[in-house]
Amino acid sequence: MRIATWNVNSITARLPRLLAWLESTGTDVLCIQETKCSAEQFPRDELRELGYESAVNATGRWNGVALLSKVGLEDVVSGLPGGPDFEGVQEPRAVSATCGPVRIWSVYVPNGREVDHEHYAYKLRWFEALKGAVAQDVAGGRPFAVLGDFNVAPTDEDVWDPAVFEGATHVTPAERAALATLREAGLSDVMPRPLKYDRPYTFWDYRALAFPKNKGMRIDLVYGNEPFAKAVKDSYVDREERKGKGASDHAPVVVDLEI
DNA sequence: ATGCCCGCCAGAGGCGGA
Repeated sequence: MRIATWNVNSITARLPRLLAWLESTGTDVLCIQETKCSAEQFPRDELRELGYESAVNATGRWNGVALLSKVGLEDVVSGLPGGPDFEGVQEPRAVSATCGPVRIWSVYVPNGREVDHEHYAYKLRWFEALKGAVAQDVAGGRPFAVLGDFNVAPTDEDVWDPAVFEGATHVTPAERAALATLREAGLSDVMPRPLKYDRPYTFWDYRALAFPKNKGMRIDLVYGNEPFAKAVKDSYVDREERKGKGASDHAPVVVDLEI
């Protein structure tokens, strides 16, 4: 069973690439972030033609998440139960479902913007709510995983140059502590293989030749409970998908399970 | 070559991304 997560940076702009990628990889379940579309605009019909059911939490031009599955899509929960508002709004940043033998979350954690910004405090509150919302499933015997754009580089090894990020979001002790809390609760970081170079970065800025220079970050993560982690046979970052015209600035992270 | 940002909404240019 092949599960993946991909921040597509607009599903409308990425649709031709998305459909081709799904076909070529044979992915069974895909967690999508930054759909940047309304629920009505989501391309359910095109995906259904490839055999995927869709669970969508999307409200317009910002954020938006989805789950695609060829192996069943049951007990869908849209949103983060107990999650914080931002500027009075529950943003579409989480959707979860049972896909065959596994329970899966697709999450788009708030960016944080600047350390002294209200968005950063919101990000930390969002992580706190996530920890509470997943606790039961983490502890259960069923394979369970949270996949998505966590907007945190877990260690200094997960950015191309830690000096560049001094004082910036994505690398602060508080953000990394939020990830550590998830691990202490029973989730482990499923580390993907890089297909090239030594680090499995998942994001490269569009600007300043970041991708050709491999100035990347590993911020798209797979956090699985013990039954999930035990079933993992392989995982890799599909950096090929970051190449060429019309690429997202994030690459998919693929996980193969023997389940 | 993987190559100097992209997508949204709007109908210009500002915002967000990280």
